[in-house]
Order: sequence, then structure tokens, then C-alpha cells
Amino acid sequence: MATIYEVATRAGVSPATVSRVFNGVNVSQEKTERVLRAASDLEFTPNRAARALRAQRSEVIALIIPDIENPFFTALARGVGDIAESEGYSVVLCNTDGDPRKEAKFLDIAYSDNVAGVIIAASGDSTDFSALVRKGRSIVAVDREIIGQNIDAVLVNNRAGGEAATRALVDQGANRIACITGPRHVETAQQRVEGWQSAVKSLTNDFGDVCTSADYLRYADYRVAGGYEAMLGLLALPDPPDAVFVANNLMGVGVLTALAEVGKTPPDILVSVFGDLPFAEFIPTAITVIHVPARQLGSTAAKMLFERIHGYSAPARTAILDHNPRTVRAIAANGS
Amino acid sequence: MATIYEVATRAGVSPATVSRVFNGVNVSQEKTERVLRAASDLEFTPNRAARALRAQRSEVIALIIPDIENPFFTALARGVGDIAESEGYSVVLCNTDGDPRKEAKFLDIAYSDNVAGVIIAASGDSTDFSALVRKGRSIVAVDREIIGQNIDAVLVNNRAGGEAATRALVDQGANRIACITGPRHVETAQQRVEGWQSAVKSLTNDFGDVCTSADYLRYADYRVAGGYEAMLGLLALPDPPDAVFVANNLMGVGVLTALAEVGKTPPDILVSVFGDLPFAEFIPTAITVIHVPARQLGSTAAKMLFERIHGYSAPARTAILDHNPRTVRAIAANGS
DNA sequence: ACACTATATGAAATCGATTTCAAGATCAAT
DNA sequence: ATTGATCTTGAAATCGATTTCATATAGTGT
Repeated sequence: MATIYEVATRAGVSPATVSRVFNGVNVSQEKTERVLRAASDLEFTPNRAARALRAQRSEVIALIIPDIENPFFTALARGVGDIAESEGYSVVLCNTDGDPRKEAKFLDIAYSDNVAGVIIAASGDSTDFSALVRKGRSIVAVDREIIGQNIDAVLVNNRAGGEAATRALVDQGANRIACITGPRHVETAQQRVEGWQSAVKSLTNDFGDVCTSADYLRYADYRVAGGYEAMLGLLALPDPPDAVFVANNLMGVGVLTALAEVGKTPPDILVSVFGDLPFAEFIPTAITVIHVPARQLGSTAAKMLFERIHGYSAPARTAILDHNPRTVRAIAANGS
Repeated sequence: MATIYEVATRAGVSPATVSRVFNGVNVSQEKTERVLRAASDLEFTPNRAARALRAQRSEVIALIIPDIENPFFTALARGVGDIAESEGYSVVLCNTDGDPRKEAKFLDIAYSDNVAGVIIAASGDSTDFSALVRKGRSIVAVDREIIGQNIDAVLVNNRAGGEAATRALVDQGANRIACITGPRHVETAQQRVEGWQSAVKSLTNDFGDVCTSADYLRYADYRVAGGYEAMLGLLALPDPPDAVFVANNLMGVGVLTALAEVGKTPPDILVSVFGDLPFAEFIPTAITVIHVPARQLGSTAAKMLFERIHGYSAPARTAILDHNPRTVRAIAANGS
């Protein structure tokens, strides 16, 4: 309620001096104290709208993600939040549902809201950041790269992860390895497929050719239902696979559900998943999981963003975080 | 980049007229068209900071929750987001970790940021909303009530849900029913306990007395680890329970994990949980789950908030949503 | 003592919208 | 033709901070 003018009057100084006190500029000891007392008496909080307007910058960063219900992105959001908090910034979380229109709308809002920076897991590659860039705003892409716009990125090594996940299946004796990946237009989906392809080609038997048949590669939607449907589709093939590499966590859930329903849980069919399964305590059988450091992805992106906000200027950098394969074993009562 | 002044110049009108066009006030057909063309030529977007400053209100609502990694709250956030989007508002998601200090900080930000309204799942009852209220901001409490401050609330019937969950255990033949609930100072935790107590008292045998012993009621933290520890504690009792009512979803995960580890999964010990288990597809055995309509909780709260924002004024209302008991059965390969 | 720099302060301009106020234009009714 | 009501419009004030600019004061070196 109280404005800087009221504080100034009460402290017997000018508004400019009050502003200086709150922004760490040279003010005499004595007036500083008077201002602080007056401010605390009046419960003064600087109006952020006014500050954002005049300073052309607010202490807010926008985090734009495609799916807030995916634990991967909430973990990422925590990583961002941790760093933002330590910098005294707040985070606006925007959920796009993977819809480029909503994404564009949020970027528009970010622009007209004078946010200090944007961290975005882009849903496509068509998004235009030039307006924000022209305004001098910092942007960091996370999880999904933005090509050709000179934008910092923090990524996981999808290709290597996909290859490691597939190789784990090979090591367990799988011959006919299918792949369920995300939407065609999402680059992470393609990169994980490349990893799978590379591992499959190295199969020493001629099953490698079988795997590369179009039937064995399924594009789905990175969601539970998509993984479920895709798995049922694979099972219905005349020559069903004996293993499947699933390119994200939610589809992993769908796949395991489908397998459980038809009674062909691992190790009847071997499964490896790119990305941590939520609440993996309940996975009834042994599968391979490629651990993705989601929270670290977020904190790294936030750190890079704040470097930019604090003035670091140099051509765009790309940080690639390592995955971390590990096997989840059954702990449930079925004793496997 | 473009301001309202540049648009005005290009269209040959005053800035006031441009503003009127964008706010649906009477402007002649002809000038409206000129303004719209100029605005689109210049890619004009109104500066939200300026608008928030002058109008003392921004098209943003703040959603304050204790744990963004809890699927209950992300579902709730979606519900809020759905409604906000249809109203053309954006949502700032604030994660407090259940820390009242962070909560106060976010409320401060909400205040000084001129947000249109706040939806909050409060972490305690000590929070002070008077400053926001004085400023005429709308507030809706969700999931957790705010007492004595005349604030709208959207709640679930915790007592009835707790009672139904416990009664389900009784119906399955349980005699010695323990309860694991949330933090003492959280009202939902207490209410669910009351439901349990009420159901337990109705036990026709004298085991009812056993249940009400202090040993059988555990206060934990509403998180996975807390449920896990509490369950191990119960199992270590000289007279361990034959059933347990768990007061939230995440602790349900912890409890089932603990049970799986010691090999006493349901129906060795019967379990009922208040709140949907995330990715329940994998729950290896039959348990009772009290379904909580989290998304609907969010959308209802948002609707009530927008009614207030649009001018509805009347004493605070409280909406109580019904739970919905259902049993989750095993679909996993263990064949139970 | 003098010139010169560094520090402290306030008055006023500024950010970009909305909104009040007053005036001009239009139109209907008498 | 006159009055009055309604609709359009622009000039200027306003929201509450930051920032520029000019001035006053203190401090330093010779």
C-alpha cells in the first residue's frame, strides 16, 4: 500500500534517496537508517509493476514446458526454482501441452511482461525468438535444442543414451529389438532413435535387418497412452519383438502396463526405458532405465541463464549432460 | 518494441484511441481499422508492466502450492491452468516446500506484482492475507482451509474420505487398523485422522481400543520417505496392525515400498490410501484408494476466483468436493 | 588557500499504458 | 431550429518506481 513517496516524506528525504537505499547506491549512514525505519513502519514493498516499467526488467524468469504432469519436467522445474530462488528471482511456469500456438502466446507474454529471461523446452523448431533477443532478453533452451538462433542450450546426450539403452538389451540376449519413440517433429525423439539404430546395426546376427524394418519403429506421443497403444501394436505383429527400447518415461509406463495386461512382462519381453520411471518402486520386474538428471538439467540451465542476465555475452554455448544407465530390479512380492 | 504512441502516430490518432481499441471501448469503425492495421504492422503488444501499473491489476493469478513434485498438486495446477487460459490469464506457479517463510515471500510478491488473484494450498494457518485483502485482491484457498479470514475455500471431505477408507478395511475383515497421517499442524492430516478414528470406534469387537492406542497413529510428512519410515515403525511394534490407512498418495507409495521390502504386501496387510496413487498401473496388489478429484479441485477454485475478480462480492463460500472410493486391483504378472 | 575530484542529495523526466475531463460531432425528439 | 442525449476523440494527468542532471558538500593534494 505504501509508496516510495510516503516513505520519503516520513523519512524526510526525497523519493530518489529511498530508491537508492533499496538499490544499494551511496546514501549516508544516517539517511539510510531513517529510510529503513520509515519503510518498515509503513510495511513498504516496492511496486514491481512500476519497477519493471521504468527499469525495463523484472526479477522474473519464465519457464516454458510442454507437460507439467510429466515428472521429468517437474523435476526440471525444481532445478530451475532452486537457482532462481537463490538469486532472488521468481519463476513463472508455463504449460504449453506441446502446442506451438500456446508456446508463442507465452513468449509474447514473457516479452510484454519484461521478464529477465526465458528457459524453454521447445515443442517444435518453428518458434521465433527474435523479438525477445532484440529486446536483450536472455534465453536458454533445455532438453530440446533451438537451431539457428544462437541460443544457449542444456541437453542430454540422447543418441548415446538411446544406444546404451539398446545395447543393454543386446547384452541380455535380445535379438529382435523394437523402438517406441516420441513425435516425429521432436528432435529428442529422432536422436534416441538414432541411438537405437546404431546399436541395432551392431547386432552380430542378421536380426539387425529385422529390427530396422519400419514395423519395429513406432512414433508415439511421449505420453502413457501413446506408449500403451504402440506396445499393443508391436505385440500384434506376426513377428513380435523380443525386446523394446522406449524413448521416454511416460511411454515406459504405458508399455509396462500393456505388457502386464497381456501377461508378457519382462523378462518375457525385455524392456529398456530412456528416462526415470516415476515411482519406480513398483515396477514389477527387472528393466533397464537410463537415468536422466532432470533436476540438474534445470539448475544448469538456470545457472547459464543468470550468467547471461548478469551480463555474460559470448556466442551461444551448449552443455550436454551425461545419462546414467542403471537397472531397476523387482522388489515386489512376485519374487522375480 | 512498438509502443502505443508509435501505433497512434502511424494510425493518425491519439494514444488514448489506441488504448480504447484494445479495450473494447467505443471507437469508430474507420479508426479501429486504422489502429488495428498499424498495430499489426508494428507487431504491437501492450506492455504489461505499464498496464499493470496504471490499471493496478495484471492478468496474472498466482498459484501457491507446497510441492510441485506431488502429482496431486500438478493435477490441481492443470485444473487451474485450464480455467485461467480460457479467461486469458496466465498462472504463476509458486512452490513453497511447505515453508511458511517462502509462502509469505510469495504472497509479498503477489501483492507487489498486482496479481489479479491468488489460489493457495496453505502450508500452515499462520499466514496473513490482510494486506492482499485490503488491496482488493481475490483469494481462494484450495485443499487446505484458511480459518478466520473470510476467504473462499475449495476442499475435499477429508473426514468422510478417511472414514470411508477405513471402513473399507473393516469390510475386508481388518481388526487392528493403524493410521499414517501428515504433519500435526496440517488440518487435512487431522481431519483424515478423525475419519479413521470414527470408523475404528465402530469396530464391533474390542480391537477398536487397540487401534486408538497412540502407537497406531503415526504423524509423518506427506512424502514418500515419511510413509516408508512410519510403516517400518508400525511393523516393528510388538502387536503390529493387520491393516493401515494412509492419509495421502505419496506416503502410500512409501508404505507399499516398505511392505514390499519386508515381503508383507497386501493382502498380508490391508492398505487403503487417501488420494490417487501416481501411476497406479504398477501397484502389485489390491488396495483401496480414495479418489480425490484434484484437477476438479483446481478448476473449481479458479472458477470461484474469477467470479470474485469479475466483481462477485459476498461472504466467503466453501465448496466441498466428494471423494470417490474405488479399489485398485492387481494387473501385474504376479497374478494376485 | 586553491583547484579539483568524489560523494550525497533532490528536482524533474521517464517508462508505456489507462483514464479523466472537456470539447466536438451526430442524431433524435420536440 | 433548438435542446439534449449519446458517441467520438484528444490532451493531459496518473500509476510508482528508477535515473539523469545539476548542485551542494566533503575530502585530497599541492
